[in-house]
Amino acid sequence: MSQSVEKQSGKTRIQREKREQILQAALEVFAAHGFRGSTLDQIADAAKMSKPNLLYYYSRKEDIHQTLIARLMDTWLAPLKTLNANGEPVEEICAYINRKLEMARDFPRESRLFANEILQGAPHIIEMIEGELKTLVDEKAKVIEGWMDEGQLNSCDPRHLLFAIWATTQHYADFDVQVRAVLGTDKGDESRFEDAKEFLENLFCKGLKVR
Amino acid sequence: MSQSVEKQSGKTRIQREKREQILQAALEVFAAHGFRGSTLDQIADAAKMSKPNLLYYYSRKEDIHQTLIARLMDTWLAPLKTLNANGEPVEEICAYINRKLEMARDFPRESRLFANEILQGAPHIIEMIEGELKTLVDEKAKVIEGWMDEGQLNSCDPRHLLFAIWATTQHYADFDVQVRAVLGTDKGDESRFEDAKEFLENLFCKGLKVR
DNA sequence: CTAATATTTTATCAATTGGTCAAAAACTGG
DNA sequence: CCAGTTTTTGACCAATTGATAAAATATTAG
Repeated sequence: MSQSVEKQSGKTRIQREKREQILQAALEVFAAHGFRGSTLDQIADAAKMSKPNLLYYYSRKEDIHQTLIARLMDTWLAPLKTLNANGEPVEEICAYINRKLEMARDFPRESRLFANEILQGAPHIIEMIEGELKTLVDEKAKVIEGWMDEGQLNSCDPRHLLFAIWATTQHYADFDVQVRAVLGTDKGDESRFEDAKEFLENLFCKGLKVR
Repeated sequence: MSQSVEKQSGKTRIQREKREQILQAALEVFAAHGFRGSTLDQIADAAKMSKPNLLYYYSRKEDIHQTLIARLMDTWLAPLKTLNANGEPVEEICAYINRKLEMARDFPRESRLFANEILQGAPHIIEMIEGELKTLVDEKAKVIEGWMDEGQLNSCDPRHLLFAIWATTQHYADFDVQVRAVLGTDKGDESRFEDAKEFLENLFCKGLKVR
């Protein structure tokens, strides 16, 4: 009778471990096939346990997905949140781009999970998109507009600027197969992120910097 | 006994019409849920016919998908193909961006179908990506590099430039839900593509133009 | 109109799906 | 070791899935 915490993720060590095992497996599968395209058998397989055993930890397929999405959204919004209104504008934006690019490199499955969700109309996160995300973007857009009004940045639509940053950075995770194919196998495997970093800094900062 | 053409899409008027009906419905469904996430019932429903009736025209689910993908790839590569080595560099690239943006606006379902396919590892089009697409990109990358060598463009990695163009333009189709949510409902529904056009021309051409 | 053909429907199938249940097995503290 | 609990398993289920067969209907050519 060791029910100290009820709602939280796990009371025993083994529960925490197995739940994490399942989440990792599910992340892989959902990122590759979307929610509807993924099966519990696939996830159970990837998690190296039987389907009923898996369902002992998460009693519904949607619960696993929800857990993953919820966990993702925290880390997803973090980089934009740290954009500092008091910092040097071009530096702040460059740092943001780099952070996003690092996320595409280090968490490609999370990026694809998110992409899948949005592609399919964001059924599970639409309120968060229209709520928390929109609020955050509105706030940061104002910061960027402020910089532009002060003449510290060339002016442009800050929301479309954010779209462009999201699109270009996440592209390296979401369209990974295509990126690899186009770049070919000759180049070192990880050099593409260094090249992308250089290219994107150049693209965004040359256009934004006052000259 | 009117078997003039065997392999081609349809001999009778009604067959051509119904097949087209099915493809349109399937495009909608596949774009929204991916291949594995889509069901024949959904497609049959959207095409307003019974499932067996649908299977009379396309005897397998994969056949429908293959047909859509094949048809898509033609139109998908077309814009890059028309990039003219003898044109004015910045103009050529700007025109390419606009063409891609128009495709995102006018064929969002095709864009999402493609995005879904790549996200899921491009199982059905990997050879074409590694073959035709790579060849085309190699060729055009050389053209762009040529312009840079001649001093007509600021130099940068042409392949990453193409990635950035693809990512930013397709973003407006693939992440439509998010774009709409972030921009809010106040603005006119179609103005976002005009704003995007202005923003992207600015972003890419300011950075590329020699100054 | 009629006969051949093309289309649609009805009924059905086996496989896969998300999910349940109770029993077995493994682990826990005492 | 033992009783109580947690974890795992195997046997199932109803619903959905992609697909088939054959009968019924519509269309078309002569």
